Amino acid sequence: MRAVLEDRPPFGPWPARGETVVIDYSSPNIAKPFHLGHLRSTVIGSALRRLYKFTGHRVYGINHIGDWGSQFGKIIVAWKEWGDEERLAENPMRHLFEIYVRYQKEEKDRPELGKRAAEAFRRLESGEDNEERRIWTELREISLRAFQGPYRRLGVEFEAVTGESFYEDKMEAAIERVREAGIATVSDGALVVEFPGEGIPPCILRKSDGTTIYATRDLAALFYRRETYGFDRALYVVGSEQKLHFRQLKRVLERLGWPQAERVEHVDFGLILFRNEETGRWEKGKTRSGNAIFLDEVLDQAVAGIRKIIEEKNPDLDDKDGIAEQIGVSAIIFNDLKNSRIKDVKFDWNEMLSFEGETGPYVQYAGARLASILRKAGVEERPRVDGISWGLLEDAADVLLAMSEFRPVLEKAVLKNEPSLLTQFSIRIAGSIHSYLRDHHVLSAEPKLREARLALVAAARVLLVSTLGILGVTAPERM
RNA sequence: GCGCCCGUAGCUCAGCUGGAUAGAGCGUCGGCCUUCUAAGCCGAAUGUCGCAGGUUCGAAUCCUGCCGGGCGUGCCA
Repeated sequence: MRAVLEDRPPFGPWPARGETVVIDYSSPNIAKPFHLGHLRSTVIGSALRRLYKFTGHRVYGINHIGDWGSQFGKIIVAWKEWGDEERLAENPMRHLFEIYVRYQKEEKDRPELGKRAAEAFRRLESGEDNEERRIWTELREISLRAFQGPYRRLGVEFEAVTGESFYEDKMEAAIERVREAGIATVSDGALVVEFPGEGIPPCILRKSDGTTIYATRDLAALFYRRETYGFDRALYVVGSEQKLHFRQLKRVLERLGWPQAERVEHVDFGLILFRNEETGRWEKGKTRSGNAIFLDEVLDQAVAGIRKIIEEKNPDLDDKDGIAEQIGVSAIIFNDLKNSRIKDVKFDWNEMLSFEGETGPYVQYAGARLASILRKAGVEERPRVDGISWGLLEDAADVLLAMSEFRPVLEKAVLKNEPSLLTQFSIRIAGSIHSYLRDHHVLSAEPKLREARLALVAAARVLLVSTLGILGVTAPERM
């Protein structure tokens, strides 16, 4: 408790350990909507970024925006066919999504669209200053600006935003490197690295039409990042469905004899599923009407639900809208980080909107109660620890035991790249302090006891705030 | 077909570097607001740990096979 209140490790920031980690997360694709599916990488990645920083690593969070690739040929064609400047300005994500969906639909009946799209990407990748590039530039910039909204709400930050297009002029060198190593072969007109006898399909570096593919860009990005950041470890926070891709990438690096190959890790995670009310089954990220669910709308709904609860539980609260925003957004983040990342997130609105039990609001509520006690006692956030009779806190064994788990929990979370360990830890702290407060009154206790209990309350609050802080969850003083 | 992942209470999960009566939340049932926020707390009921073998003094945990579900499987990302 002394260490907690004095902000010393392991409870305060850990000493630097001289290891540099680059974490690739969020990486939305501007050709596709920023929907709920992007939430996981964003939220897990930024939690890991803060976790690594807290534990003394040098961290570079990188947003590898999906702003390149043959799909942009499709987007360009879709834009030429159905693009509307006004609608784009109004709601860029929505409009780009609509024309993209329309493209997908119409391509089935109009095969010429596919040819035009391939040609459009070829022209884009030619490097010429042509119409394709102008459209791409405009759509890219508008999208990047639109991403700032969700990022601000979620409190997500990056050290670098370098899209795939950033590697446009670095891919040839990457391909050359693989060629020189003598591990590339030509197969069906494509340049590939094969893995004979390993049971995994070859990694394609250049398609038969001469254009590049995501593996090429990931490879170029890895070389660039090694040179730029000198990383010791590189984490990719990307869904499990891309496991094969990262395995191939890693195998290419190993065959190149790249020293850091070992420490390129795919931090994978499960899907977001919704309950199909008719079948009762969990299904992929679509509403009943078949629309993708936009992140902003989910956040808005959560905030609205919280706003209602505040109105009934605490109508006199100041800044109800601001608090509702904090709690609502946190509830979504917390829900995403609650279970092992490998598990699918089952998104159940009824459960989400009740905010009871092991949820974000539960932990925040504990924090608010603690803040309230400290406020009423008139002590500062971190009271002095001198002269406190620690022995009087024997009855707080559960809380103290939970607190002592902080270091091992952080260590395990780093080892396994598993933010859910912190989420579970915050629930344990909240639960134990909730229970303790029921039978152990603080303000009305004898002076010595009161002082000791206040220190406990303050320490629990500090620990809750820093744990939630790593997770990206706020800890309002009132709610 | 092949590869990877998952399978623990009605639901959602934790536990799985093997160790004593398998834990939590939701839901159900029953309690607690004239002292610090009831978004809380306390109690009760609920499990052949998918199935079958094996290793072990001891298996939810390790190994093998099978079943069920998911994801992936050469020019999308």
